[in-house]
Amino acid sequence: MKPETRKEEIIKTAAKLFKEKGYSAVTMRDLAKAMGIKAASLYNHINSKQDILKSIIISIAEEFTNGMNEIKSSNLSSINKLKQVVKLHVNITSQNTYGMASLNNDWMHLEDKLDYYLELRSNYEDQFRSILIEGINNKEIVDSNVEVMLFSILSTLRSLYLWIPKKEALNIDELSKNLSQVLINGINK
Amino acid sequence: MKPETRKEEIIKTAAKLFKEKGYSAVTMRDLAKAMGIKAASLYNHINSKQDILKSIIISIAEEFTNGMNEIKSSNLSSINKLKQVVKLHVNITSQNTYGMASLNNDWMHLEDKLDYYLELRSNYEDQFRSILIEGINNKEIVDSNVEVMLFSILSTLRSLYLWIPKKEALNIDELSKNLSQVLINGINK
DNA sequence: TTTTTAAACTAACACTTGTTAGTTAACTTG
DNA sequence: CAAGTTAACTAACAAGTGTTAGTTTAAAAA
Repeated sequence: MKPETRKEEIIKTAAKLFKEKGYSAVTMRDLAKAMGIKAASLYNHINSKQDILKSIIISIAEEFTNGMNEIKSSNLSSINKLKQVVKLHVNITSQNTYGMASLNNDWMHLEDKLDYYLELRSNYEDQFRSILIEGINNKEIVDSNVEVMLFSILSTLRSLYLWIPKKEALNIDELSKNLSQVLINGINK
Repeated sequence: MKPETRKEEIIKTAAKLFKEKGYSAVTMRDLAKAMGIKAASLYNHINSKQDILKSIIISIAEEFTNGMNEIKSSNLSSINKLKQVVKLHVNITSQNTYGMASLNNDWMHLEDKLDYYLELRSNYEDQFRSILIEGINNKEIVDSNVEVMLFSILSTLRSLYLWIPKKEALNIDELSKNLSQVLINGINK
């Protein structure tokens, strides 16, 4: 479809390297080599190493924010909202496994965008929590420790980037369904 | 109790810094400053930066291996074995939240100990999986996708280091119980 | 054809990195 | 007290860091 710009290529390659070794361990010379050019040439397309990280993380974080807002403002049942959240994570992650690694592990190197990122993340968690509480109040969800439920589900969803790439011939819809099943109904018979 | 050696102090401080910024972003001068000494002085106690990382990660990985071996060789029901695994993670993590961060995020910088670590991890996952399969075979556990169950539970347990520190006045036993409840029985009413 | 643009290059910079060598001062042990 | 040990220090180095300046080349636009 749309022919990728050189800048987008660089950011994508960077995300791949960041996933393998982490932001700090990847040098501009590593990135240049992966692109088949010299380090200085990168600066014809990007402003700084920092900027690359920002591009990667902030765009994904905003995707999550937008997705969550949509789900929150729907009039689905609480359980179905949760299923939509699972789908949101599976979709974003399967389209950007490299970027999700940076989001999870390298957000602390964001510098001037750090506060913005932390705010997005905090808001996201608040909205997630409120879905659970709503579900408890209308008897859809069992009334046990909300924080444990929240972080249990969220941890799994945030780790998706680690094992989605391993599943070849992955069916996104099936994965979402399986995950919802396990996260919502547990594994007990 | 036992008065910590200088070396142990350094490793502990390093683990703390590694959790905050990641192994690669922490310099020996950062570590020295946190210890209140000069960088060169660190080398009276440790061999290299690499060595510190090894100490942190390998010791924890072996703790997990030993714990899992014990659980596997017990004659508990499958569900009770899982509950013991949850306890194992909560115990180790609550005693070493900093080290768990390195284990999760910086294992790829292990160099010569990398293969050994990967073997331990792979064996651990195999044993975890076999508990689930055993449980399915004897009708304790619902017969759905084993990999999804495995990674869903494991992701949560591996992320414990991120939020155990936030819970002040944390009751370890209660957390284990709550977690087992959510992971095994789900949240559906 | 001339001009502009995109994208690479070489060379260099100022700074930071992990680490070593050699020294010094204060305790502990014989 | 003498000898050894522990744990700090200063000074330095060789390699690697992100980044800038200025230049070249080939394709696209005028």
